[in-house]
Amino acid sequence: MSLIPIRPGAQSGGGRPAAPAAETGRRDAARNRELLLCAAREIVGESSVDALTMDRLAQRAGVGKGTVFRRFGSRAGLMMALLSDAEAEFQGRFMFGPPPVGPGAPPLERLIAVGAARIAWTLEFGELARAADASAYNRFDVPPAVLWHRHLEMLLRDAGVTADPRLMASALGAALEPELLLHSVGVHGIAPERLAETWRELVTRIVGGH
Amino acid sequence: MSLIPIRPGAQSGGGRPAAPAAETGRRDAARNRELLLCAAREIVGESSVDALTMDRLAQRAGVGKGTVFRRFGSRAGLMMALLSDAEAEFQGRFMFGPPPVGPGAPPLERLIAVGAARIAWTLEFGELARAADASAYNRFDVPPAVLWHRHLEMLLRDAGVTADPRLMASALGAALEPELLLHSVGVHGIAPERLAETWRELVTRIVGGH
DNA sequence: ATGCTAAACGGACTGCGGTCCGTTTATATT
DNA sequence: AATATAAACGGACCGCAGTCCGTTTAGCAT
Repeated sequence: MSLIPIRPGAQSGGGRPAAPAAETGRRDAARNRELLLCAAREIVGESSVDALTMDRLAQRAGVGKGTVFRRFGSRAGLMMALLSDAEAEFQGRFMFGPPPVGPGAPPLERLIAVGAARIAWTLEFGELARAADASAYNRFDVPPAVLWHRHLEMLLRDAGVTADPRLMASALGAALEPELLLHSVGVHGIAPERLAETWRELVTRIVGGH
Repeated sequence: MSLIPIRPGAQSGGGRPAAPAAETGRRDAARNRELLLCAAREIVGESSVDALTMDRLAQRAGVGKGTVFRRFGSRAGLMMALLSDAEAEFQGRFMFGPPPVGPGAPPLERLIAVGAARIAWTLEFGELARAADASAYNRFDVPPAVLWHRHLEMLLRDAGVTADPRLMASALGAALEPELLLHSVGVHGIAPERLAETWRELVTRIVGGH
């Protein structure tokens, strides 16, 4: 179940139809949607995210290419759809899960914990996340990203950061972007623990704790 | 004059030739390089960065498409070449320019000032910078980016940040990435001064100043 | 001047994301 | 069951970045 409905085709820029998520509309549409997601997971599983081209996907699923774009709007939209479960699970953890990531722990502790969790999550699903981001201007305005930033903002407020917590959250959030994390680990071989440690240092200093 | 030689074709990934920057090699090559840069600036000036396609550029400059790619390696490489002057000027400012951006001021002041300068710079050349970034994994490993991060790292050290200043610099640098800044200003209408103010708050808290 | 060779050239070609539009079909209505 | 219609379908088509390879040429050696 999706806590925030992730509607892949909902990019503000382009396609009118705003692809319906599941249960609505015609039966064959829903069937094809599942067919496509399934085939997409197969391709990613067998090869890599890069190997997932829209043509190949259409062929594999036995549908026309137009159908793929009708369902998901764009390649990035498809990637978001593939991520949606993992994303929802992560959202659930920081919103309703057990402390220190979920509510119940002091704000600073939560910030530290949720950052570490985000790092781990990104390293697990990062390739998909990167492909989902790779799109356009609205990268930061997609529902899960908005929720995530709002959550950081709230934690900052709770921790007593009064100066423009919204922008502070953006700035801080930038330190956890998939691009950066994947690059640090993948190219420079930084250990994930060091990233988490740096994040701890960062937020600790920012909320003035210590 | 370029403080750090920016060699557009030097992406570690692909093209072997690593396009020679100016004065080396054959005369016609150099001439075509200038021809292309000139035509590129024309196109960008008349329309926009997005309107600068490699085909159009080749046609406009009256050379073959192969030549464009031989010179610049990729679209991103071309963008870097277009940025190179502005980039070098900015480098000069924070390395040798007058305080507080250049050397001479206390580290925290320099951090604050250089961040503000970077924000202004990005808002001026951001579209090019975005197009130059838009490439690959090595976005952070291109010479100007490396120099910039190293500089932040040095300032952090000078300011007494002892815990993993390298990663701290990456994290902080992420808050100044073109994507984020352009999005804040362009989509959400945040005033540049607020961005600079947030940066000030951020680094002040991090170096434990005040 | 002539010839040699490495380098530069140009444009046809590939694979990709994304669009368009004529055709088919699921479903509601009678 | 027959019909209507909005929706979904499929694949030809477009423009793009990037590659490949046969052809041309600049600059040097003789």
